[in-house]
Amino acid sequence: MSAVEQSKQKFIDTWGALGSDWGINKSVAQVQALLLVSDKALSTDDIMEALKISRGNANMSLRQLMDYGIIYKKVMAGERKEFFIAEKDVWKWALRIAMMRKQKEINPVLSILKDLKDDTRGDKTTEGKAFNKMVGEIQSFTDQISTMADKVFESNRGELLLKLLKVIM
Amino acid sequence: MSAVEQSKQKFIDTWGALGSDWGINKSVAQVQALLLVSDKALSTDDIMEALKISRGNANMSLRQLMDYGIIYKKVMAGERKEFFIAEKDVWKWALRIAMMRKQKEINPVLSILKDLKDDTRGDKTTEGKAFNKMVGEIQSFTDQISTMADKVFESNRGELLLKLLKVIM
DNA sequence: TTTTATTTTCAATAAATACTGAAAGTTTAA
DNA sequence: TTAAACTTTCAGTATTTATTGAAAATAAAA
Repeated sequence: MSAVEQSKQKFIDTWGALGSDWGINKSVAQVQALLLVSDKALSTDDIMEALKISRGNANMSLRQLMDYGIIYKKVMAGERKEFFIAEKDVWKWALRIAMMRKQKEINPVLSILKDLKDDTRGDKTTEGKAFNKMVGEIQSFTDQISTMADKVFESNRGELLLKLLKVIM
Repeated sequence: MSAVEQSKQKFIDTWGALGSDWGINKSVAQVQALLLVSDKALSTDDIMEALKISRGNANMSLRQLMDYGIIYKKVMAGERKEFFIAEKDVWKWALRIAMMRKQKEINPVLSILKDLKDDTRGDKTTEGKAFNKMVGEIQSFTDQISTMADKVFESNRGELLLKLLKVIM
């Protein structure tokens, strides 16, 4: 294995471990990493072989990355198989993963918090009022962060904005 | 169980599930939630009973929340036991959890990426140069986000800043 | 159509993670 | 110093999550 190949392997392993820490399936993270370090489009069989994972796992990982929108299918002339390439723009990954996780994981929680706040709105006990207030503060915080994130990412001016922040803060 | 108690229980369950999704142990998230909705300081035994968890689990969850700095010990007059209360400021949670996870999970990865970049610096192949560039872009992105987050949180002007962003973007 | 290539699904299994509970360790009080 | 109250540790067990692989489904070619 060449020096660069060893580095690539280490990147794949590291990326997989980071994903695990953050609730992203290790294989999913590794497939993304493999496609990122690969200079050509890879088929499911290529991925199975490179990462030593099953067809089912490879298929499900690719599907999830497609859902996130951070890998793409590439049609290869004269090939029946599907081939995949990775989105290279780090800002795009961040936006798409953040949006997807917000939609799947944060929004349902916010919906429940809203219900809990509504349910305790009329409560006149100290206990009820304190709970209502606390839930409201979580909602407010989440709304604000969410709005900021949307603006930073959607503007496609993330890097510019960060420089601005360094100046004004 | 009163209406407010039911709402509190639902909050605890929801918070635990959200934690799981994001790689935070369910019990840890639930203990934080329980302390948040509790109007008085709780002992380990109180927590064991309320959440139906073992002493070992309660102890380890409390320790982790103390490490994060999002719960505090409260000395109760005439009591030998330790009692705990939750930090109520949502911005403080976010800062402390983010800082802790950055230190424990992100920094080691950044260190490895730095090594990988160094290792491939001299590589003149197209393959090596592309890999070196990609790793550099991940590092650059992470540094920028990290710098921004530090500034937003450390300034304690998070909410003000978010309002400003809404205006300028 | 029929055959062959390829993708998808999902029940069974493996692996990783979380939790328990009792024993060891520590602190405070008698 | 001994005993009681309390906290911490960790080997064993339970639970959850991830992975496999073979069968079913789908799509393209013969």
